Amino acid sequence: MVKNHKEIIDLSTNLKGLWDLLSEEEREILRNNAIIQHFKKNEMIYCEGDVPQEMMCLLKGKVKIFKEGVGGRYQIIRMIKPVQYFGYRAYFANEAYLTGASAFESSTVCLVPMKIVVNLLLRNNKLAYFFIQQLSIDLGIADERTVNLTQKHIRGRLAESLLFLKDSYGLEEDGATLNIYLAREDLANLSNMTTSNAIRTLSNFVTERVIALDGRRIKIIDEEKLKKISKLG
Amino acid sequence: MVKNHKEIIDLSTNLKGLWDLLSEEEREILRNNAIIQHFKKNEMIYCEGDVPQEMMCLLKGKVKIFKEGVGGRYQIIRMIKPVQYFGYRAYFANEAYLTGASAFESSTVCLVPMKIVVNLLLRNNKLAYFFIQQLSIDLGIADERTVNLTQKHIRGRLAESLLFLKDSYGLEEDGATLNIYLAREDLANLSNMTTSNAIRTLSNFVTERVIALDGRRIKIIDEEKLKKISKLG
DNA sequence: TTACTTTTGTGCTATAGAACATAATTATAA
DNA sequence: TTATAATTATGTTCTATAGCACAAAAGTAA
Repeated sequence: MVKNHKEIIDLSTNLKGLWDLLSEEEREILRNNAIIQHFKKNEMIYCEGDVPQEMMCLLKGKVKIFKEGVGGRYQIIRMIKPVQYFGYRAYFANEAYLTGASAFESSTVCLVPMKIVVNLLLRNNKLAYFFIQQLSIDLGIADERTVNLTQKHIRGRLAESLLFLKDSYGLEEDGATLNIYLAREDLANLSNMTTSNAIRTLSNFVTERVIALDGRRIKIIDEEKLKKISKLG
Repeated sequence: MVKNHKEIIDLSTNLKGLWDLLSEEEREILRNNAIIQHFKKNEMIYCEGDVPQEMMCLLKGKVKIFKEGVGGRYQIIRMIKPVQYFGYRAYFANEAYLTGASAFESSTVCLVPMKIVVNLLLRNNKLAYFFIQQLSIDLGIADERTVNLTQKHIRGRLAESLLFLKDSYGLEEDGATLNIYLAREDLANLSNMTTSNAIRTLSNFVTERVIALDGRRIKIIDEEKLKKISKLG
């Protein structure tokens, strides 16, 4: 993990959600201990097996959290958008990172030492509850995901990924194009399938007029149909 | 959910882990609000879609947490052993239950209203941190599980389930027989496969002298080999 | 006991999806 | 520019595993 150049950023406007829960004194602690780091596209933020030291908050860009599985296959576990916190689970569980994180595109991250975070939340119950809620939400998503990835067929899994990407990163001004451009391989890793099947299924969707493709731009044409495909597996 | 008869139980010896974190006053609150309930074998404790009201702590017995997937197939998400807490995630996340829970065998459960729990943890930071840790551990397990269930082959998945059951419920006096008897169907739901494949693979393991079977009793003969099968998928 | 249901075991078939090969296209670098 | 690498696309083969059928065994009830 390379330390990029530091930078002064107004944390109050950036650490959304969390900032409101803090006293002025606690905010000062954060200000003194948080650092900002930039990551280039595809740069690793942390690696599977690393000892967790900092909580991270994505301020700008897109980050993917992934895991290496059997035979060098990768599985994208979750995608992070601004402003979302990540990288804290392993520390709380007293474990090394079970996942890796890398910048999907050029990204800005705010890092706070976990020791500071734990000190704060042991004194501030609202902050503690904030983490309880985040973890609870993520655990629910993980449970859903397990069933979806294991029981749905390829079409259902891909449809679901597309809807997930829409919900996470939104659409462009045209109100149809996904606001994230990813390689077919990433789409495959997100949907638990091989790259060729992602490509094939994607072009089936084009034939069925559910989506339209222009390179890595994916335009959702018939969202209802996509939802139907996702539901019925 | 049927209310079984109440009962007086010494919570201090039973609510392990959590009890030590509380003040005498807080303990009194728990004593006044916790109730004990018995569940018969296969009885539902809560259902997918229910609105969560209580945190549960399994005092005796075994509980399975599961999810209905595509086409009526069930997936066992996790297994609970004494003394473990469950049923609180959905409330924290402000959601209806995403999973159902049922007694795997005759079980005793301690129930505490979630409102009480939240009140307590908003005043007691150690209690809050207890939940943060539990959720963090469970989220890690869920992430691991996703990759295992999606990427490993049947043999690897079944081997892993057997090892998981051994770690969770331990062995009998002979030091080899799993201390839980489950139907082939449950083993299948736990390992994400059909019942026939669970049966088949199980008897392959017998042929390979990795395990021995006697009805629902599973004796682990060669744990190292089982670990190897689990690792290599 | 008998009748009936559930669980377990086994063989056969069908198929979703992986694995592989190869070409076309698009980036990236020199 | 040309050369090289990465990504996308598509066709073919192969196999793990689901799905089904049916029999045997075990458990449950009348």
